[in-house]
Amino acid sequence: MDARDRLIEATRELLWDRGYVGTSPRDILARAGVGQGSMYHHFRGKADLAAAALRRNADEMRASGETVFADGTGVLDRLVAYLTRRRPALRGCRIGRMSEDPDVLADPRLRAPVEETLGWYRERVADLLAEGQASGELTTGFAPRQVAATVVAVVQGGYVLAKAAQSAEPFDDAIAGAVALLTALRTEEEHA
Amino acid sequence: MDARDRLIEATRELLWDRGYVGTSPRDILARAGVGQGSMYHHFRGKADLAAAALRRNADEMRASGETVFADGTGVLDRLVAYLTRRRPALRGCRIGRMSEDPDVLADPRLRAPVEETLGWYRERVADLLAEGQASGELTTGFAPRQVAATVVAVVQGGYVLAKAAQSAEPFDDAIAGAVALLTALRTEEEHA
DNA sequence: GTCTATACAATGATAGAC
DNA sequence: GTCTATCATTGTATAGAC
Repeated sequence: MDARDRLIEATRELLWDRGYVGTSPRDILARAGVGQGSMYHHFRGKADLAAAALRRNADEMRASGETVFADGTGVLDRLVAYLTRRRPALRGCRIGRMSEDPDVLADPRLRAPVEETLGWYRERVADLLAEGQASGELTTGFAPRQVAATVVAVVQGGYVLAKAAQSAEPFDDAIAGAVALLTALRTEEEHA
Repeated sequence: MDARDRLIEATRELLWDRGYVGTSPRDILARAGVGQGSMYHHFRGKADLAAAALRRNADEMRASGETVFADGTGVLDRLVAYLTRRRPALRGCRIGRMSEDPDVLADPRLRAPVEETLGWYRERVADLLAEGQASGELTTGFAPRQVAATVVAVVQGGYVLAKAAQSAEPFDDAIAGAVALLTALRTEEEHA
């Protein structure tokens, strides 16, 4: 792994744990094990490096979503697979965490990966729900876009609860509750 | 409003918008319109002042919860009232926001108000759901504690989505979706 | 490309005048 | 109680050697 890559990886870890304002170039250099010259050679500054790190986070998270939402089983099964995927409850979401950082929101280069990724997840879940309604697997008594936002919000909010409690339990509860609520959307025929 | 109070109020606003690491004593003094001597007379330092501010946030949020969860109508009506309460989607939750700040989580005096408040909301919602099951208003096919975590998580996660999108729409969607999902928990008799 | 040295503002706190 | 120095440390960036 070359210096540029080490810098990006170190930044990804620090952004995850401490956010953008909480992460200093000094911290990044120490963790990456490179000098300042290296960083300012490859990047224009902290924001530029953070943008590269967030772009990588977005790519990774998107790829992971593509996998879990892929065809193969019923719609509800895929949604449950998404919800119950193993997650680091106490560490939170690499992308979602950034929305709490005003400096990130203020910089279009930093906000774009965040907005795009969460927007994509909402859309993707909405598509799945609509597909389930069309196929008769799910009831038609709800708006896919709304419930999709609910589903994605549960995951993000679950992290908040887990961090506040310093325990994974509220996260697991929130996910389990969401699964129970979604399961209730099955049509009667499918119950059989 | 005396200097001490002005300091607390200024801190509450800054913590809300910029978090703990993003808020400096300098910012606080400027907004409160007092000098440094005043702050270090009334408080031992930044952490002590922040603790006072978060305590006030917790008290306020708890009181607001007591009101909306109070008796008077059906359980579902109260839950919907809680979910659809007018909220500043783009600004987020004064308490929930703090869970993303590692320095807050690391300091017991700062974390306590956050943990207590969100824990109290989860418990309160769980009690309501159990009450609804006991009275026959809600189905018994779910675990109150789990769905309660889901409900509270939707609000917290809705803020994340709204900030990421810089739009209240995903927040409103998440809430509306949650209302739709909860409404499906009504027993058949109640539908009439 | 990477390092060290340097610069300069901001952070968080202390000391002492009034 | 409040104000104005003052201070050590950190944050972010630049300059120039190698």
